[in-house]
Order: sequence, then C-alpha cells, then structure tokens
Amino acid sequence: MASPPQRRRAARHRQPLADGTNATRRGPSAGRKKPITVDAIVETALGIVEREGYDALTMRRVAGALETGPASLYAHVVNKEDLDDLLIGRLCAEIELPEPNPRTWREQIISVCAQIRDQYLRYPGISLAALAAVPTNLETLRVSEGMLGIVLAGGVDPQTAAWAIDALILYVNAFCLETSLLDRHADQEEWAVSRDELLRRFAALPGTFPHTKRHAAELTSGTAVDRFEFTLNLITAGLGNRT
Amino acid sequence: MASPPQRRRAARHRQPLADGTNATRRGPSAGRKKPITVDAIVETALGIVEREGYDALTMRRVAGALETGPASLYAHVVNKEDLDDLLIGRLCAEIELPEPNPRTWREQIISVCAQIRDQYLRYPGISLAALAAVPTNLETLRVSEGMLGIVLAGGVDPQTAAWAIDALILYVNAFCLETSLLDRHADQEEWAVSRDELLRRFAALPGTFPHTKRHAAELTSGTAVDRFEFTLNLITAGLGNRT
DNA sequence: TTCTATTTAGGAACAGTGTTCGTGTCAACC
DNA sequence: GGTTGACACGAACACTGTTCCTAAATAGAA
Repeated sequence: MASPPQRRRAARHRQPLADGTNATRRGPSAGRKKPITVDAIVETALGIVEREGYDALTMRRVAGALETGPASLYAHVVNKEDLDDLLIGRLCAEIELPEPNPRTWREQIISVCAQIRDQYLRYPGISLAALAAVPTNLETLRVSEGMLGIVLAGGVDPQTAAWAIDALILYVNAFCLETSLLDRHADQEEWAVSRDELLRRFAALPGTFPHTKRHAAELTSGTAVDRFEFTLNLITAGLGNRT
Repeated sequence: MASPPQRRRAARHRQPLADGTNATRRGPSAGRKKPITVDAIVETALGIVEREGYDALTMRRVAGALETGPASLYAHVVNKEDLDDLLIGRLCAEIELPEPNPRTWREQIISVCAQIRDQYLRYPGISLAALAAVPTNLETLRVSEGMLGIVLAGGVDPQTAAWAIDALILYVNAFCLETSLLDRHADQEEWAVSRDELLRRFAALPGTFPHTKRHAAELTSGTAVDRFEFTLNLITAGLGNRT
C-alpha cells in the first residue's frame, strides 16, 4: 500500500529537499533501454507540448512515447494535474532572475515577464496549467520571490508590490493562454482571422458599433508582443506613485 | 446535406439579423413537451454550469437534462465550442452599458468590469470559454464597443484606449478563471489552502525566500475582489497621462 | 545462498468524453 | 396524396483519465 508519488508530491510542496535520486533502482526496469523516471516523463511531456500543443498532452500519449502503457506513469506521478504542476515547475525553473537593481527595476520585471511569456509560448497552451497550478509550487514561488525582490528594490510599498506581482503573473498567464488559443484557431480553420479579414468584418458592422467601426485600425493594430509590452508598461507605470 | 447550424453560426458572426424564429416547426417534435431549440439548449447549459461548474458541462449532460440523446443537440449547435460561444454571448448580452460620462469614465469601466466579473463568477469556470471565444462574437463585441465608448469619452487617445480595453477584458477573464479554479480546488481537496495554512507554509520556507517570508502577511491579505479592484484601479490610473 | 519484501512495469478494464452515421418520424408544400 | 426536407435520436467510434491486479526483478535479511 505504499504511495510514493503522493508523498513525493507533498514533499515537493513542503521543502526543497534535494531530490533523493537513489543511485540504485529496483523492479523490472533492467529490460528497458531507459528507466521511467519523473524527469523522463516531464521531458517527454514537454516535447509533446512543444510539438503538438497542450491538448495533445495525454497520459497515453506520454506513455506511448516512452514505449509503455498509461498505467506505468501512475507509479511516478499522482495525476495529470500533478504532471501539469511538474511541467510548469520545470518551466519556471529555467527563468533567470536578475539581481534587483533599484535604478532599472521596471525594465527588470518586464524582462522577467517576457522570459515567462517566451517560455510559455514555446509550449502552446501550457499556460492553462500555469493558471491552475497550486500557489505553493516551489518553482513558481521562486519566480514570485524574485519579482517581489525587484519591485521592493524599486521602493514600492510591500502591500502594493504583493498585489501588483499577483496581477502581473495573472496577466502574463492569460496573455499566453489567449495567444495560444488564437494561434490554434488560426492554424487550420477555414475562418482564419487575418488582420484584413478583421478589418472587413468591423467595417461591415451595423451602426450600433460606431466606435468599433471608426477605430478599427487601432483595434487591430500591433502584434501580440506589442500589446503585451503596452500592458506591462501600463501596470508598472502606476506602481511608483499610488493614488 | 443541409447544414443549418453551421450556416446559423456563420450568420451569428456576420450580422445581427433578427433571429428568424419560424413560427411553424417541423419534424417529430410534436411528441415532445418542449421542442429542442438553441435557446433551450443554452438555457439548460447555463443552469448546469451555474449549479455544477463548467467542467460538468457535457453534451450528454445537456442532452440528458433535455431528456434526449447527445446526437439531438448537433442539429442546433455545431460544436461544443459553438455552444461555449453561445453561452458567453448570452452572458455578455446581460451586461448593462452606461451612457458614457466624461467625468466618471473610470468608475464606469470599473463597474462594467465588475458586472462581467460577477456574471462569470456566477457560472464557475465559464471564463475559460470566454478566453477561447472568437473575437468576432457579436455580444462580446457589443461589450467592447460600450467600453471603448466610455474610455474614449474620458479623453484617452484611440490607440491607447483600444489596447487598454483589450488588457482589461483579458485580465477580467483571467481573474475569473483563476478564482473559479481555486474555488474548485478548495472545495473538496484535503489540502485546502486557507489563509492560515498559506501563512504557515510561507513561514516554513527556506532562507532563499526572504521577501516571501517577511511579507507573507501582505502576500496573503485581501479578498479576491480586493485584488480585482486594486488591479483595475492600477490599469485605469495609468490611462490619463501616458509616458 | 536462499528467501522474502518492496518497488516498478504494464495489460485489461471502467466510466466518461465529443462527434458522426444512419434511420425513423413527423409536418408542410405542390 | 405523394414527396420533400427538417428534425430527433439509438448506436457506435475513437478518444480521455484512472484503477485493479498481476508479473517481474532487485535489495536486504536469514
């Protein structure tokens, strides 16, 4: 009745104990080319998401890539939810956090957010898992901690800093999710929404949409990244002098 | 080979033609107590989401509530995706848009966003459908149009207004999604994350998390709505004088 | 060395999911 | 009155996450 994955998961959310990778392994894994480990599962899963998107990430798919059955994964991973957690942990671990600099703190958080954005967009749709991730995941906490340090170094009062970071992370996740969903739509759908097509539709709207019709150009202008940086500037700009 | 739902869906995204509710109906629907219509499906679906949450929303579930099989729905609805689209359209249709007032424009958009928030939170998890909704949905466009009018009345330049509204809507959706997901987690999970529990965990973090440990109180303070209004104030505050 | 305990691997199955096919049934038009 | 076409729907397909239970193989104990 031993349940190692559950315990391992609980431990993951408690303390950053050095992962006790037992040098010696047991079980019928000698016949395998590569043993099934949590890292192998995570790596394989990330590869699938990178290549085919998050909703192609299936326990069966991962198991198949590892040349085994789906049941074999549940010895190392509690859930699909647990796997999701591991994935975004793995991604957050790659984020580089600069030493807080009081003079350039705004550029610094924007750069960290851009790192997260690029990391998430490289794995389309995974931001959904990021939104659902439990807030006590150690790797996401590491990123929060780093961002908090940067904003505090900028002289922002702690309460404002705490909530602002919450808002920033939430926005980054949402941005990536929306972008991924839109890309997936635009990929192989008959009604791909190019900018021209959008402009045409806005122009064809009835008179009850005066502003949308008049400012269709502004509404459809800019790349996704342009909007991303616009919003981040907007949020961070208001942090210095609160009203 | 007639495909009415596809055509209807396409029409929905083109022009707000008055819904041609043919007074006379055909087919073996006389034996039914209530005929299966798009409205009936949407209404039933909303009821399910309100009571049991978005991931209880299943084609089979809706069909069952309508006392029929799942195949019957596909005569009126193209997809589950189409149903999702209809649902958020229905919700957006309920949003009341005030007449733009240049003096109180900030309070006005915040109030509209709060309306959307309450509407989405009443149907837990449906914000996921809102994020995935195609941007040419007429009802969501109506809301965007209303918000655009308010911000423009506030004297914000059109380009800034357009992108800011995009950011606002994105944030509201993400906020609702995260809140719903957290609620679902906290509902019947053994590791429910109460505020005390969170404080304890932050206190137990290793020394590599100095800021998180020191400001655990600020990080865990406030209700979800507090954070919502904080962020909306933050975003709208930066709209007047752009740098 | 032999034996047992523990851990890992995995086949088969269960209860769900979205979606499609084909068939049957009824109402409205010519 | 017969034909047409919209509607309803049972059955099935290809999936999904997850659990049960069995088989294998090693680690430590006797």
